[in-house]
Amino acid sequence: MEFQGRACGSATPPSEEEMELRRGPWTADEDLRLMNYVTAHGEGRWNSLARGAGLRRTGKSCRLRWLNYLRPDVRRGNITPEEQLLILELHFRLGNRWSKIARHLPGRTDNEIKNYWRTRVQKHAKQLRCDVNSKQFRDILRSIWMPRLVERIREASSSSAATAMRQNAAAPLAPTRPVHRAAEPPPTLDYSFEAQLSSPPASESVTESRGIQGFGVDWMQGAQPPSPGGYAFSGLPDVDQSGWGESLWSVEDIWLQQQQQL
DNA sequence: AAACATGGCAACCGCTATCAG
DNA sequence: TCTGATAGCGGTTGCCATGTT
Repeated sequence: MEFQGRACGSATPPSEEEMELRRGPWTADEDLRLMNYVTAHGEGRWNSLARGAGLRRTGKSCRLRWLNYLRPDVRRGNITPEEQLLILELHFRLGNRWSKIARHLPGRTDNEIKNYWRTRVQKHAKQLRCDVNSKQFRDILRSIWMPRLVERIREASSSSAATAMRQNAAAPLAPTRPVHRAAEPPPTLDYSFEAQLSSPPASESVTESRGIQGFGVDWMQGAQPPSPGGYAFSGLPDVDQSGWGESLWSVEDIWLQQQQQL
């Protein structure tokens, strides 16, 4: 399939060189060329890299493909509860600073985190008919979702430590071209969540911003999860293993609990 | 079975920051 | 200081798989 690219607003006709540039999905051959070239010559100078590798792509496109997909340490799909919690926590602090958030999640790209936020979190905000950045939704995340994720993490860590270790040993590399996403083996975490919280990248601490009063990692490191505003969780559906799970919180449940809390 | 709707995400765009010459 | 190239960022688009009617 030769993708012709998206509609361009430019009124000027493309140059001959631009006409030759490819857009759209990468082919296996292009991926291979890029990987081989980067392996041999290293990253950087993406425009000249694209030419040197014989790719009819912009340097930008090559860089993006490498960083988001081909990089050996990139991890894709199946955002774990630990990662979900970290994303929520970091978004509270940093807002839509996706690249900054991504630095705290090894192997995850800013693009993936951004997509996660937009497709999962914003969807739930929409279902609740509130703005994703509103205090109301933040309160729901803080008092309901996040404690629930903590609970889930604790359950998982206590019951399947051995399994996790086995999985970590077999952590897969990014596939060359996962046309069928469902066929991918589930990626696994190879790090400790709590270690991540307490050991952010040296260049930037997660404590750099304290925009949200009373919310931090501290409460997650206590012996018990915080009380979710007195809510009874027993009657609520369980977290789907694959992520948030559409059944995690029904709109009605959350709305009802919000009203009870007020 | 077909048509339609929706969700997920790869890849693009425009913009800004940084750096070298 | 200026300028062009490059890198990086956040927002948006549109393809494709899956679910629903």
